[in-house]
Amino acid sequence: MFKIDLRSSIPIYEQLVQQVKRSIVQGLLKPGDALPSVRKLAASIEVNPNTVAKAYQELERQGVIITVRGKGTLVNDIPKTVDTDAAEKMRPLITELIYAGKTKEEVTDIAAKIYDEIKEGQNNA
Amino acid sequence: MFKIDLRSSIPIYEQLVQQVKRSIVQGLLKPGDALPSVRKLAASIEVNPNTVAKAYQELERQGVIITVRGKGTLVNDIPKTVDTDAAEKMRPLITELIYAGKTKEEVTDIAAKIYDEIKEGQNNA
DNA sequence: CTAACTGTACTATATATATTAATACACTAA
DNA sequence: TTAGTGTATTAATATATATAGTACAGTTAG
Repeated sequence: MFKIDLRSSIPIYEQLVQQVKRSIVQGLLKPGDALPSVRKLAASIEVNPNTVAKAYQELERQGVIITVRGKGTLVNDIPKTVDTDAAEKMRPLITELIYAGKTKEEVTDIAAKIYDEIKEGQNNA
Repeated sequence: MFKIDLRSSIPIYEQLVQQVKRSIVQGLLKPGDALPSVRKLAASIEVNPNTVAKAYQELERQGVIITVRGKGTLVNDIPKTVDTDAAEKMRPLITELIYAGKTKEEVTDIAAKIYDEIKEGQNNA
């Protein structure tokens, strides 16, 4: 279900957080859907259950999922407004692109292209 | 010269790397300009000289600056092509923005706005 | 009730990274 | 020669990441 790169410098739990959100954005996971249990997911990607638990706790902290002890983990309703600092985190990356000689149009094209790529995997059921 | 947030989770040396690049992009630092010495900069922002040295070493590794033992550190010529993975790093951030309900136009507008803000501090001498 | 499944908590360990600290070395320029 | 460069080394500390094993608390199906 999720693809983890164990050699990446991005922590495993962080990769999981990103992929769950991406799956929701793409409609592969819908509000009310159950996520795999901590132990099952840990077994399938061959990491420690604690690592998966950490990812789920972070997702719950962000309000993305709801966990119920004894029952499982469900995708939460998508909030109307999300407090995100994603925009601010783009600043050093865009500085990089400018340094690399990209024009304003090229930068926005890159953003648009990535946007489309994310939406590409969308499930239009 | 540089503003460091000691409470940020971003490592000090990484903040320095970003700010040097930003200053170059804005024209505040030009090829051939000298950067403050490791010890002076360390004293002015009140961090260990080794931390500044690490930032300079990273910048040299990226080809942004040239260091000469005994002389100092100079801003390098801006290369024609820069190998950057900044675009790929934008992917999880744009996923965040989509999750937060941003449309494609809003995402590209954010990128454009940040681009302008970076250029705003430019020195058009 | 029992068994099997949920998430959670805790301790211990290992590794890597980040930072400080102090010292020493090699080179350059006044 | 002296004062200023960057660099290297070693040690110590703190934090983040991940594993491992165990145990606890709640839920659900038999």
